[in-house]
Parts: sequence; C-alpha cells; structure tokens
Amino acid sequence: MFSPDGGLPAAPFGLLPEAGPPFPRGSFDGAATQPLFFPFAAEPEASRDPPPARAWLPPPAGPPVKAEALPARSCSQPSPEPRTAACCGFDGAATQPLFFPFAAFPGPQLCPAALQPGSGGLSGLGSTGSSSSAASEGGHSSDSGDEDAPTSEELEQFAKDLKHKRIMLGFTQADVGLALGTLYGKMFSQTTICRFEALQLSFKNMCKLKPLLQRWLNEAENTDNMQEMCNAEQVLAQARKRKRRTSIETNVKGTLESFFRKCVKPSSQEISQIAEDLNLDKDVVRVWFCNRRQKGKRLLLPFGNEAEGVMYDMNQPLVPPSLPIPVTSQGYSLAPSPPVYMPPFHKSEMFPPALQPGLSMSSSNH
DNA sequence: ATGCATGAGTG
DNA sequence: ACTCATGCATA
Repeated sequence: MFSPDGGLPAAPFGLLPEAGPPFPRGSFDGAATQPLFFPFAAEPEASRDPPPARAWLPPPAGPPVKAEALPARSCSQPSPEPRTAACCGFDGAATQPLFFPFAAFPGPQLCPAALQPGSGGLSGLGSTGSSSSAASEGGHSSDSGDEDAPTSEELEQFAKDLKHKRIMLGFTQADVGLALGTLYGKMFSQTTICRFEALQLSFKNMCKLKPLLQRWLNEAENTDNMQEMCNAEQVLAQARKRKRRTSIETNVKGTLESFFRKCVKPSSQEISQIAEDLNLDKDVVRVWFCNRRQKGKRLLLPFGNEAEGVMYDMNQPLVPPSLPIPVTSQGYSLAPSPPVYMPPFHKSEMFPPALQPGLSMSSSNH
C-alpha cells in the first residue's frame, strides 16, 4: 500500500531538493513594495530569453480518425467497455490548439537549471529503477531517450507521440497514470497525464515526467500483458477528506478576474476584502488567486512579442481610480497583438461584459 | 479537459 | 504565505 502522494517519499526519483531556479522569485506581498514587473517573466519558465520567434504548436499530426482504428487492446480488466474511453470523447478527440510555452525555451543549455545535475532530478526518474536510465529497454543510446534535457520541441513531439500511441494501444490517460504506479511506484492521475499530453505542465515538470512515460510507452508497445499494470491495486484509499469543491459563479468569477487584472497578488488584507465583497471564503479567494497565477503562467505565451508591455502590474493598487473596462479587453478586442495570455475560452470561461466589483453585476446577469 | 484544493518545499 | 506539482471532482 502506498498512497499516490503521501505514501511515498518525495519520489523514488530522487527529486532533488533543488533550491529552486536561479531567478529571484518576486516574492513580496501587496504591502511590500518593490517595483518589479513581469510577474511572470520573472519565472523560471518565462525568464529564458525570449525567442526570436514565438513558437506555435503545430497542429497535431494525428487526424481525428485514430479513434476508430483502435485495436482496442484491452489491458484486461473485466471492464465491459473497451477501455477506450479513448473513443469516447475527450481522449481521442482532438482538442483546441494550444500554445506551447516551452517552445520558448532555448534548450538543453538552460534547462539544466531545472534539471539539476545531481540530476537526480529527472534522470533520476529513469535511473530510479534502471539506475542507468535509458539503458534498459530500448538500448537506445541516442534516440528518444534523451532524458537529460529534452528540448521543447522534443517534449512537444514526445507528448504528441505518447498520446497517439496511447490511443492506438487502447489505453486511457488514467490507465497510463496507473501503470506508472505499478511500474515505477509513482502513480499519476488522469489529470496529470492529460496535462502532460497537452503540454500544460511546467517545462521542468514535463522533463521530469518524460522519462517515465517514455518507459511506459516502450513497455506498452512491447508487452502483451499490460493488464497487470493497469489493474494495479487501486487500493489507494484516499482516507483524507477533501474540502468540497467550491463552485464559483460565473459572474463572481468575472469579478475576480477583474481584480486579478489589477493585482495578481493581493495582500492578505486585500484578499479578505475581496472575499467579503464577493461573499466568499477568504481561503477560497486566496486559492483562486494562486490557481489563477498558475494558470496565467501556463497560458502565458506569445511572448517573444511585446508581451511584456501588457504584463500585470502587481504593484498596482487594488481598485485603482480609473479602470478601463477591466475584463472585456481581455481576450477579444484588445488589439491585434496577443494579449497577456490566451484564455482558452472554452465553455463558461467568458466573463460577462460588465463586471466590476462595485458595479452592477447582477443587472445584466441572471 | 479544467477548476478548485492540498501539501511539500522554500523563504 | 507563496510557488509548484499534483489530484479530486466536475463540466
């Protein structure tokens, strides 16, 4: 019995205690004051020099057809349905194109920062069991096994590859996550696999996971009995009770967005105030901001352009005197040039037109 | 697929 | 108290 996250030590991979990126983290709270811009640019990922050309994610090579061609290789499990959730919806379905932040990274030379030498970091992953990372399965010495410092292109390619093959083999993202647990002792959720495939993890994180997934892929392609891997004792009784997920109303979310645009990192006091204004738990608001920042980084991209000009100004006082249409300008009409980030406006990601803290947000909303 | 939550690590 | 990696729950 091991629990997905708690049970195991940090990681069998020897995740380096890594002191963190060599960049100064803009850590200061609202009160503090340091004129520091680029809330994001200061981050490890973003800070790498802006590439001459922003990279776009080439559309997935895999046509939406694969789903059909599925050999449906059930990996056992008495599951009546072909584990191919793949064919059902989100798996196989080609999704929205997304930017690839990492593409902006230079490459191997810089990555190391994240990977670290002891490198237990990533390579550690591979080496965990194999002690010699690559060595084991393919014997590949120069191919896909570049687990040391994959370039963004490589990661991108690998992610695509993984998804494609995974689907062809008839495995769901959840299967993969589970298999990693059986194979290497560290299980991952469907969410993580999904994010990996969609390149929604940090570069560093992608690098860390790649070796594992690489191995899984090799195994999956060569083993007939992938079953066990999937069957894995899902014994993991998540004994801990999690707080029920709060569902923030769309309009409230819009308001939060507008606050966010004014200040990405409100002070504790400001958070309290916002919470009060919106009738939310302070902690919910705090977490929302944390997540929003995280999301901001993931979506941050089209830099390489004049993205910096549009950066959020963390020092901006909350609720400045004149606030020009906070939200609206965001995703759509702003300008020909890419906005700070590109929200994937999926479903209800849009915020209602007129949302301002003290304004009539109910007037135009249900 | 993604929003909100948790927890480890860090300062 | 924040960032980051990760996951449950849900759309």
